Amino acid sequence: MGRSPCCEKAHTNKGAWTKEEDQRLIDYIRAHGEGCWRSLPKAAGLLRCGKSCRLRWINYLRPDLKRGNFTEEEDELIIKLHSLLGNKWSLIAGRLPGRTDNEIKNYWNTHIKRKLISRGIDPQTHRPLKETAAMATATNTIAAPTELDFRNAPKSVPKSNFIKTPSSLEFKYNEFQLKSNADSLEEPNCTASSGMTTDEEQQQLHKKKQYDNPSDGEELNLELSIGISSADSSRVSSANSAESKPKLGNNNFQFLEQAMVAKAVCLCWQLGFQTSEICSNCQNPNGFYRFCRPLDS
DNA sequence: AACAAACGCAACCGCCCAGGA
DNA sequence: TTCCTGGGCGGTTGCGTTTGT
Repeated sequence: MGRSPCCEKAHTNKGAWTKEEDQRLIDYIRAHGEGCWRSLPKAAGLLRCGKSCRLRWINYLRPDLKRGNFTEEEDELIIKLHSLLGNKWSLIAGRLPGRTDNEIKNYWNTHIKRKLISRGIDPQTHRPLKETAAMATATNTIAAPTELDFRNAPKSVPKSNFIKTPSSLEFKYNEFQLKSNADSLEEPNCTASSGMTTDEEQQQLHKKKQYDNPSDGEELNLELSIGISSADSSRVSSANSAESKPKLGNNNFQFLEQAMVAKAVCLCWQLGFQTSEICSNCQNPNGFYRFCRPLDS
């Protein structure tokens, strides 16, 4: 049995909202607040799907929305957040007051992608385009790495860069780990052995400089809150150890993903201040992780 | 001025997940 | 434990607007 539709589509309007519809929705929410979206359309006298009302309110009618162009600061913040969070538009939107996930998503697709490409940066990986292209060639992009690849991976590629996907037993590169490694600002002699170009070395050194001296250049207060509850944090550490020995069920995979996010966010971890645990310095009392700097900075 | 192509954004779609019965 | 529902999310579509020829 399929699930019932969220509303009776035969009797709902679709497409652009009229001013009258907007006003009805605004009036209703002013009077009753945001509540059950399913019953709202009928109660408000709207021939719309509840989801449509929710979208219209959240993306367009909410009074706290900031309209108008994105500022340069917002651009850079979005780029940085995207490099940490990927296409988690709602999380990114949570860091930009007055902006909606839909707005940011559209802006990303229409402006920022191009901006990054023009800078020679891959908008998905946030790595130099030539590096991404080289990696795509090396991994043959289409075929996912196999267990054989896992076994035969060169020493320079940590085994922890491979994880087992939960849906199949294919091995695939752990992008988060790769990114984390790239951003982990290893010793310069390590980068030399990885065949990195001078430009790339300089970029990493520049990154390292930024992390070492946050006041040097733009400084961002990335008080990120990412949902790893304290209840799960113990499992995060077990997920850490699981990395060195990939053997993951669905739940463990989730925890590993969360651990990766925490690590990506936890600068202390990236900088090697912590060996196997996510540092407590990056964890809020409520168990959420935030982007932080090492204690002594 | 007319047309086509490109662009930008609001809105929709379908899936996922948490919570309650 | 299972099923159902509502809310939320990311990806995609469609259409109005802008730009180029």
